[in-house]
Amino acid sequence: MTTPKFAQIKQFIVDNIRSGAWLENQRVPSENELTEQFSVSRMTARRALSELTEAGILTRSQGLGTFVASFKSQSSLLEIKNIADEVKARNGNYSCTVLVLESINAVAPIAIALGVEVNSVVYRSVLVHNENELPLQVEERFVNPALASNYLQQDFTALTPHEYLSSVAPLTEARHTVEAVMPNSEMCQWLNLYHEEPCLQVIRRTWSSAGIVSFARLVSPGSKYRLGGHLTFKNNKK
Amino acid sequence: MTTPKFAQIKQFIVDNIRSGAWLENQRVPSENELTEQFSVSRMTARRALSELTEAGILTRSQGLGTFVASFKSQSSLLEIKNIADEVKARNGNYSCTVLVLESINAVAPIAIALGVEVNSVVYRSVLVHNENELPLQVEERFVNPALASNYLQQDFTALTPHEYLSSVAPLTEARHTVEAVMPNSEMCQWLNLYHEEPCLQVIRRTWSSAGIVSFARLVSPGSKYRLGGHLTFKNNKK
DNA sequence: CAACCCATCTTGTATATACAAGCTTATTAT
DNA sequence: ATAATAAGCTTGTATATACAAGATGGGTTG
Repeated sequence: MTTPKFAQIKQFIVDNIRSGAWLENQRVPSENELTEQFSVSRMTARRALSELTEAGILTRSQGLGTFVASFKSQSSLLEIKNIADEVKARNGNYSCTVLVLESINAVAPIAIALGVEVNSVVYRSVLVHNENELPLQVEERFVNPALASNYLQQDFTALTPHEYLSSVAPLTEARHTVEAVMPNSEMCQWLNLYHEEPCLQVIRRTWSSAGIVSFARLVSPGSKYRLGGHLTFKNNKK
Repeated sequence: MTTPKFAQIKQFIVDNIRSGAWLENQRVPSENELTEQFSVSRMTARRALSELTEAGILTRSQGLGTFVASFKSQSSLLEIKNIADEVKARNGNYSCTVLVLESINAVAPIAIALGVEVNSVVYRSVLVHNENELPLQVEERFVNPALASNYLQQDFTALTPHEYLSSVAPLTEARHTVEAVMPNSEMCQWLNLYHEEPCLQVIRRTWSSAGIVSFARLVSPGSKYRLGGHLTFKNNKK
C-alpha cells in the first residue's frame, strides 16, 4: 500500500484500456463514481483523470464526461537526441573534429534563415562528429553574431555548439525538418564516403527571446544513422 | 480577470523564463511564496508549478525547491502525422490507390518483425497515397492475420489501414525508425520516379495487447516530402 | 572537533467543501 | 406541438486544512 492512491486509480484505468476492456471513445467512470469505487475524495479521483488527460490517454469535456482518447488522432513523435549522448549511450567512442570556424558575409538564403541583413557578417562552423574515429554526422552551423559574440573563441571539442549557445542565449523555440538528400562532393569528403549514398539531413533553427540564434544543418549517411521513436501507453509508475 | 488564477501564475513564470530573467537551474518562487505574492491558496500555486513541471519547463525536488529546467537535456521531437490529414491540411486533393492486397507466406525477416512462424500466412498490402493525383508516399504493410482476420476485405480507399487496425485491435505501442534510402526499381515505378533520388523511409511497428499487429514501410521521395517538428515553450493559454 | 538532534524550510499526498459552468433530460408553460 | 425552464448530472476552479517526507542549517551534546 505504499503506492499513492491517485497512482492506483491511474493504473486501474490504464489497465482497462490496455486490455481492450475500454475501447476508443468509450466513457470512463466519472469523478464521483471513482470517488465511490475507491473510497477517495473527489480531488484524488480528479487528479488521476487529469493526469491521464494531460498524457493524451483520456479526453474530457465539461458537462459530458471523460472518454478514452482515440488513437488515430495521436501523431507519433520522433526524438532528435544530442548525437554525443547517443554515441556514448551505446558505448561508442565519441570525438569531434572542427573543420571550419570563421566569419563570413551571409548570402541571401543564410541571411534570411538567420533574420539578418544580406551580406552582413555571420559566424560559420563545420564540425564532424565521430563514432570510433569514423565520421557519423557533419554539423554545419550559421550563428547570429549579435546573440553570441564570442562564438569563434569556443573550443567545440569540449562543449558542443548547441550547449554553448544554450548557455549564452536562453532558447525559447526550435524548429526542425528532416529530409533525404544526396550529399555534394564536399559533403562526401567530410563524411568520408567513397561512393555516393543517400543521407538524412536535419535542419534546425533555434530562437531566443531576442531573435534567431542559429541555423544548423546536420547530415548523416543513411547507412550509419537513423532516427528512432517510441510511442507507448505510459505506465506512470513512480 | 476571466483567465483562471493558476493560468496567470503560469504565465508569470513562463514570461520570466522567456525574457531571460530566470536562467537555467535557477530557483523559482516556492509554493508558499507564490501563495503570498498572488494571494491564492497553496493548492492553486501548486497547480501552476506542477503543470509547468509536467510540461518540462520546471523541475522540482522535495525538500529543495523548484527550478528552471535545463534546456540541453531536452531532446527535440518530430511528428509523424497521418499523410491523408497532412495533404488535406494544405488543401491538396488526397487520393489512394490499392496496388496489392494479398496473403503470402512470410519470409524470415517479415516473420521475425511480425513475431510469427517463418512461412506462415500473413497479409500484405501496398498502397500509394497521392496528392493531386501524383504519388507522394508508398505504404507497404504486413499484417498479422491472427489479430485482423478481415484485413483483405477492407476498402482502403475509404479507411486507411492504420485506422482500420486501430478499430480492430486496440493499439498499445508503436515504434518508428526514419532513414534515408535509395529506392529499388519497383519502388521507383510505384512512386513514378524517372530518375533515382533519395527517399525518406519510415518503418513503423505497432503492438496491441495480444501482440504485434502490423509492420509498415512508408517511402516518400526526398524532393516531395519531409518531416517537420516544432518545439516551443508552451503558452498554456486556455 | 565531530556527531547527533531538532527546528524549519521545501515539495508530496489527501480530504472536505464551495461555487461556476457546460450538457442532457424531464417538466412546465405558452 | 413547441418553446422556455428547471433539475441533475458532468467537469472546472478555488480555498482551507492536515499530515508525510526530503533537505538544510544551527545548536546542543559527547
